[in-house]
Amino acid sequence: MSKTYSISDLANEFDITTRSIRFYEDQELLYPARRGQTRIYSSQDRVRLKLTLRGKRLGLSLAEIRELFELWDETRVGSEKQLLLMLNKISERRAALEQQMKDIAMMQLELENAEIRCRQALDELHDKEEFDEKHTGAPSPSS
Amino acid sequence: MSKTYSISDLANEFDITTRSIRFYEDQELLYPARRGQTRIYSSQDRVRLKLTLRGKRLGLSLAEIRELFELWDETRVGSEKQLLLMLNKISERRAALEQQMKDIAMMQLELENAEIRCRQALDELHDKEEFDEKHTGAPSPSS
DNA sequence: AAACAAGTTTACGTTAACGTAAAGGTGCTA
DNA sequence: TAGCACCTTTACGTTAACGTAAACTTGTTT
Repeated sequence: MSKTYSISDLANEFDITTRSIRFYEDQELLYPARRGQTRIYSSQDRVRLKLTLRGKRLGLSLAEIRELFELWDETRVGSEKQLLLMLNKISERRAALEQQMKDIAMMQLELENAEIRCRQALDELHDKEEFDEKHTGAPSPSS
Repeated sequence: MSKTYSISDLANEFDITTRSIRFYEDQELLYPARRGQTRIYSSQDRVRLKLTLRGKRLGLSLAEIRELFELWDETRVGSEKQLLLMLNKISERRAALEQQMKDIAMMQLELENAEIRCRQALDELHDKEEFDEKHTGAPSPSS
């Protein structure tokens, strides 16, 4: 028997609510087994959840994530049509990721710039303070 | 006089609706000038819009984007407190971007893998076809 | 002058992704 | 057996980010 998880195990591990996990099941992203009424998650289910959350961080909707899962599942018994469809989706996703990479790079440059300007402004504030002290014998009003 | 834009100029350029642009103004992300009733956007406004859309692609909410804009504006006349607050926000954003970079890298690896598996599956389908043709003298039913 | 394009405000509608009770089952343990 | 802790379903509420429609002004083309 391989490892299993309760719903709150997963909720704790990934820092989300059980409500979310049940909601993801409702949206057909997860298909946990049951013992009686209680849900039991396999490590497969755990991987799905992990992928789901990663997808979300990248801005995918739950519907899109589900579509990817479905395509991937169908690919295992896939006809040529299914396989080509999957390859299309893959290349779409790749293009989106490339755009995101560019966005992130841009953002990082701008943040870097912003940080430099902040530090300069801080330095100038402190220079001014020293100047004030020398000439008045007291710290500047800003402190 | 530097260049200005109408609302539909920007809507067309960035492929969004005028409704969205007005909504962003409502959320205090943009402050276009007016000629009579009509909005007139400066190239500054255009930059703001561009940054807004980039932020959205990275998963920021409009409220978060606005907060960053405000902080950045205040930074120009900033007290030490404001500057330090800005530096904090910057480092938060940077951390988030790093996480996203990791997510993207992971995703790319998985997509790469998926693509390879798809292509293999396709190859196997085609091998099978050739085999069928050799032994039946006719193309396989799948074509 | 009439029509047409592009702009405006106001306001209600919609979708996604949960939050938040309410009401109840199951199994341990003090 | 009473009380927890944890699980369940059902269902209504909420927020963000617009969509969509109505009713109106303003400028310009025929």
